[in-house]
Amino acid sequence: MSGGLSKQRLRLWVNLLRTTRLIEADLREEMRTAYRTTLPRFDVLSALERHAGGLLMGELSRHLMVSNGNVTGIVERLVADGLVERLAVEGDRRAILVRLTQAGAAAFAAMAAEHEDWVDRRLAAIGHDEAQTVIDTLSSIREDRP
Amino acid sequence: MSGGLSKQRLRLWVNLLRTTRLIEADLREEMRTAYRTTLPRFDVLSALERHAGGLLMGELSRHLMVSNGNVTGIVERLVADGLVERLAVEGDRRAILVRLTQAGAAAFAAMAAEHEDWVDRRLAAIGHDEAQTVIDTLSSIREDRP
DNA sequence: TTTATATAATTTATACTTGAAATAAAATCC
DNA sequence: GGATTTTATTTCAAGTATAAATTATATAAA
Repeated sequence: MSGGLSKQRLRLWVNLLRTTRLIEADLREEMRTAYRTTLPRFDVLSALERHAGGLLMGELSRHLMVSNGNVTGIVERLVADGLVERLAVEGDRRAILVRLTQAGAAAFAAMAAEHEDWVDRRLAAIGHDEAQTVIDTLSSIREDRP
Repeated sequence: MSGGLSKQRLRLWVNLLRTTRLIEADLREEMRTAYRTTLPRFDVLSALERHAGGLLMGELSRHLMVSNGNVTGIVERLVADGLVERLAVEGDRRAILVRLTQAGAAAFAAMAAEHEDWVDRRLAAIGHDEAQTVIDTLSSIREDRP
């Protein structure tokens, strides 16, 4: 029980949570009104865009840090909308490879640029070095894990 | 389009999101295994604990930054478990005051101390001043809002 | 080979979450 | 006073999320 330090860390956690939620709410609203889509769907497209060869369901789930079953549902809806396709994996009939379709890649490209703009505006108060300081601290939190 | 700065801010946002999700997942797991409860329920109890006189549903919803209908459901389950009670408000028959029961206050007290401990351990890599720096940056993000 | 164990994904049950619409009560206007 | 508008909350439908159970396949060991 390290007195004030423990309370200070709690304050940091509350700030982290409140700020993230606030920005998330803003981005969700932008996504909804501008593109009639949601943040989880954008996140899936974004992960697939960074992996042109596609990702297994499990890899996708780990990348996004959400549960396995969750990804099943989101991908299902993206497939129904023609933005994503499922492919059999040569040599492992359990696995399923998920990949952007052309339509999905195009839809994502349109959204991604504006998404970066929204974030840029939302974090307009922060300069490069200040951002880096926070990034470093957050990284050290993530890495400090048994 | 401010070149590298925009990309840096995007990096900051991604770091914020990943770190928050990671810590949230840890806390959820602790809550689940140690107290058979969830983070949203804990959050409601926590808000009510800070307001001994109780909160209106709408105030609760604003405090937690979640939608109105969401709070209805969570409070419903907390009431069913006897941790929270709903009271009529003198002079306004639309409003409903939500308050911790004795059982709710006791349950929360037991959880809160350990919750602080979990957070303390999870952020063990961070010192007081480093935490303060990040808190200040996050605050300036939240305050920079039209 | 048979058996056992591990892995990939889906299904199920339950809970959380939102945004919009509905309900009801209060406040304001004319 | 009665009509209109605002406010407080709930209800609803759809989507997101988890954990646990299940299915199907792959790999290792005996």
